[in-house]
Amino acid sequence: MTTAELFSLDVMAMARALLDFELVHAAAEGTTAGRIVEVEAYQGPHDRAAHSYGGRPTARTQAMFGPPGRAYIYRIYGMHQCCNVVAAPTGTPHAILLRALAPTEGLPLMAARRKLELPQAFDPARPPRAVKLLTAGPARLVQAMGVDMRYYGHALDTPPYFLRFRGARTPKSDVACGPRINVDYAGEDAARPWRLWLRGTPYLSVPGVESQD
DNA sequence: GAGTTGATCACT
DNA sequence: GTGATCAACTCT
Repeated sequence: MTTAELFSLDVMAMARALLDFELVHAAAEGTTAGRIVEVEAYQGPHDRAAHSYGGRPTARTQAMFGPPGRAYIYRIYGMHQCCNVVAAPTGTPHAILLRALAPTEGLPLMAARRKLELPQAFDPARPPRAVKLLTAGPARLVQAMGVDMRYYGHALDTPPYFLRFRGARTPKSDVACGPRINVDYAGEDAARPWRLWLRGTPYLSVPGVESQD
C-alpha cells in the first residue's frame, strides 16, 4: 500500500491500515523508526473527545482541517507533545493519534533522547521495561523519535519524517479495538471503540480493553 | 498522586 | 485584554 492510498481511506480504515506502517524520522543525528502498534481515531466535529469538536479551526487545530496525511501535533499538560495523522479530506477535521510504536531502528538514539538506560541484548518478543518505555505512549514516542512542533502540518509521505509501508497487511484477526484512553469527559463518545491496537503487542501504552465489535 | 504550561473561553 | 479552567500524559 502506498501512502497516497493510505491517505485516501476513510478514517477507521486508515487507522487500521496505519498498523501496517512504520513511522520513520531520518534526523541529522541519526535515524529512528518503529512500527505503529496502537492508534486512536478522533472524528470531529461531532466527536466530543476531538480537539476539533463542534468548532472552526483555531491556531492549535488548523492542521486537522487541512488535507489528510499531515501531522497534527499538540502540546498537552504543558510539558508533553503528541502526534496525529490527519485523516479525511480537507474540511473534515478527523485525525488519528499515534499512541505506541514497536521500535525497529535507532534504539540507542531513542534511549538517549528519552534518558533511559538500554540493556545490552534482549528478546524483541519480551522487551524489558526500559525498552517499552521508549515508545509505549503518545508523548513518549514523540520524544523518542526526536519530533516536535517543527513538524506541525508536515506531510507524512515526505522525508525526513514519514510513514513507510511494512510490505504486508495485518490480518483483521490481529487487530483489536476498544474505548479510547482518558476521554471520560466525552459523554457518549467516550465508549466508542475507536482505539485500535495490534493484538498481543508488548508495547501497548496502557492495557487494552476490548469492545465487542 | 503531583507536576506544569499553553490554549480556550467566558468575561470585561 | 484578563483570569479561570482544563488538558488525547508521564514518572515516582
